Amino acid sequence: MDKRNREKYSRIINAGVNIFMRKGFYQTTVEEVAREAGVGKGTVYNYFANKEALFLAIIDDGIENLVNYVEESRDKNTDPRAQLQQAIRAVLDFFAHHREFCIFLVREHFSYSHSLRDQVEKFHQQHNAIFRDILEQCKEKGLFDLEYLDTLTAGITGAVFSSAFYWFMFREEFPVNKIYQTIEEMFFNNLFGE
Amino acid sequence: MDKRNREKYSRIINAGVNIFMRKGFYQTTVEEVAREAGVGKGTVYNYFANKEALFLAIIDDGIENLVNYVEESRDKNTDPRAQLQQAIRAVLDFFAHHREFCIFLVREHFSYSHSLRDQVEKFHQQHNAIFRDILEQCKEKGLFDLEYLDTLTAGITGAVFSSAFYWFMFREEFPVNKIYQTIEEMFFNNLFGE
Amino acid sequence: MDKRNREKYSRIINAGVNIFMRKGFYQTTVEEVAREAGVGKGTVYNYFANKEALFLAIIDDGIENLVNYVEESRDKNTDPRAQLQQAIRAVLDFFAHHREFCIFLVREHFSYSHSLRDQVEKFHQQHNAIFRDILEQCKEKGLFDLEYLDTLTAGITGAVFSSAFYWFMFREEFPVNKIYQTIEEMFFNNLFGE
Amino acid sequence: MDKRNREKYSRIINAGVNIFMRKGFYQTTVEEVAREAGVGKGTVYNYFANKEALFLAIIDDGIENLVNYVEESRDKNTDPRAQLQQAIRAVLDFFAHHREFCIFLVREHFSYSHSLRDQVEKFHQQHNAIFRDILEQCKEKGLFDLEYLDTLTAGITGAVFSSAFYWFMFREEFPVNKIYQTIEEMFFNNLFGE
DNA sequence: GATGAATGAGCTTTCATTCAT
DNA sequence: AATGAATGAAAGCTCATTCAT
Repeated sequence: MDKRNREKYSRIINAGVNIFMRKGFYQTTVEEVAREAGVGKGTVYNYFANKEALFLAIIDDGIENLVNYVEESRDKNTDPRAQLQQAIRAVLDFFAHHREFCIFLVREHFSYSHSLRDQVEKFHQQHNAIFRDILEQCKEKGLFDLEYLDTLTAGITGAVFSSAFYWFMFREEFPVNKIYQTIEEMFFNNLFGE
Repeated sequence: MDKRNREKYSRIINAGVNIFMRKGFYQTTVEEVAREAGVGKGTVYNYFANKEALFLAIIDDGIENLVNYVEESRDKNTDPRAQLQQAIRAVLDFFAHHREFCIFLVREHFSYSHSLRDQVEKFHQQHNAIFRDILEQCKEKGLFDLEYLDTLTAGITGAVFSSAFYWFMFREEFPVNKIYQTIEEMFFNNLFGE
Repeated sequence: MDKRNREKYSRIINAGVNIFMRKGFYQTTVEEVAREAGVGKGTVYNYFANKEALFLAIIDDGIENLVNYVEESRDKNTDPRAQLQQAIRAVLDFFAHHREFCIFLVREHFSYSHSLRDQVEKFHQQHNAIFRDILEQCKEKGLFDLEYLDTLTAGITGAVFSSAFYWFMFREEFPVNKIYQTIEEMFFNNLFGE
Repeated sequence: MDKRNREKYSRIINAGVNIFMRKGFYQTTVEEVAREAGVGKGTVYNYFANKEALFLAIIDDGIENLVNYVEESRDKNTDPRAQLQQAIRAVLDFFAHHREFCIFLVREHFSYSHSLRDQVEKFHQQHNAIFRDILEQCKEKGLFDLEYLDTLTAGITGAVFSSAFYWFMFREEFPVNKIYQTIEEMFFNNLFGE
């Protein structure tokens, strides 16, 4: 894909995030996305096989960014507890800078099947993998002893996403520090038995 | 509404939960709900003004049940900490006995606008009201000191919903005790500073 | 049909005139007619085979009244010119006293086929028969000499109906004398070559 | 609208006249119009917002043609009596060349409300305006003295339309001259007091 | 490669009619 | 005889997708 194409591809992705985020998959029309991207309806189909492929590409794209962002900010040589703290902070940071995509993401996190399901699950897995990895390290190091790491991962993700969602929905601001502080107070010290 | 009608009304509601739960609002056709309920397509419209009204009635109905269930199992004369534990347990209990509605509920909890939004928000408020009430008592009694009770409420709800969602999605069973235990270990002792 | 039935039959007919007149055939629902008549929807079907039969019965009923009214006020022993004047006046008189049915009638006079067509045509024929009869007498007596009596009849009917329609639609009052006067001035003296 | 579009637009309008004329508004399905026009159902909606808009466009289109035709054949410098004669003849001429639209028009002239009403009324006004203008000139010049010009206009229109309708409905031919002659004999000499 | 006119499957909703009560 | 809940055929309309330009 040459530069010209890449730019148009991005414009469509961004327009998609925008509209999908506001209206969800079924309420969004391809025409609307095309209009927002400033391209013709047919052009969208030159870049994406169909509406669903566009949707999936948006999730893929965003997830890749999120996972990369979290991974990059992770220092594997450090204390796993600090790694977990850092990972949560990174997620909130990312959310703060990609507000629209993240509302979209939180929603789709609990979204419906159709074949979208697979993609959402792929996100679950990639996202959870990081946290599982950290939590396993914690467990190995005896920092805590929980049977169901998956439930814990889901719980942490749910707490983080849900808090973020709350601020996105009902507040104008998104104060990363305060949100993080609440989450930390909510379960951090506990997990690691202060 | 006489007995005959009430029975048919329930059949439609239940069919609706079933299908909406599996497919979401837009992928569900009224015809399918009618077929599942064993009634004619037109009959659905004798009981509900339109597809949306059916959807809203389902949420309404389910929320009422959930909130009642949690309220009824709550003993206001007891320690707020115990109340919170009991409330979370009640939610998980309810989930265990209304699996399909709850998947539906968790999903719509993060759902999209259209006028459905209002109904979902109504749920948010009713659900949160209980937890806010308990958490405020905790705060008043000095059990902990968190600035953002709303964030905390959202976080707890998110953790509970997300854990439940995980089990619903990826497991056959729904072991209330184990799930509860994980949640407790996740932040309970912490909140109340053991 | 006993008295009880006859009364209900009339109530339905009258309700039908009312609603059909305001909304036309396709925009009127049987339920609405039943409600207006103060009977159940099923009852309408005890008196009329279906919606169309009700419609036809209304036309039949009204036409019979109109034709009878005109016939009764006709004195066959008198001058055909006076008979024509009298007939037109009778039509306007009837219109004045059955405003709603007449708006309905004028409209259906030019209405669409479906099988209603036959009924409308039946009206055409009965209505025209009177005027044809009078006009033929005029012709026989040499009062005028027009080739196309049918066109003439249609023209007179059209002029009368259209004038009436105009007053019904755009005015509150229905001044029979003034309307008649205009019609007379429009072609009466001419026809009879004053 | 380029040539390609204009041609399709016309095909739809013509198909619409055809079907609406035979069946009326409510008995006509958009699909049928589309089929008759040789286009897809959706295409109709690319050219007209909805069924009603198509209907209105058809009336608009036809009225414009009729009014233009009558206006163009009118010589304002001539005797108003001759103008009236000419106008009536023009209407009949137009009818002769646009049989289907005119049946449609005559019917809708007496049609039912819904928002179509406004459009029909617009036609009334435009059509009547021409005749009113002529009749006023006649009155000013003392050619006759009738109080209710509106009733007269309605009467003339009714007579013309009704005569035409009669021939359209019950005869194969449409002999403009004979019809005109009957109308003239019906009231022309009379109006202008021979 | 970019476009948007054309398309028809598929949806929601209405309502005449039936029939068990 | 009177009723109105139940029904499903049928219609208007949308929109993902195709394809000729």
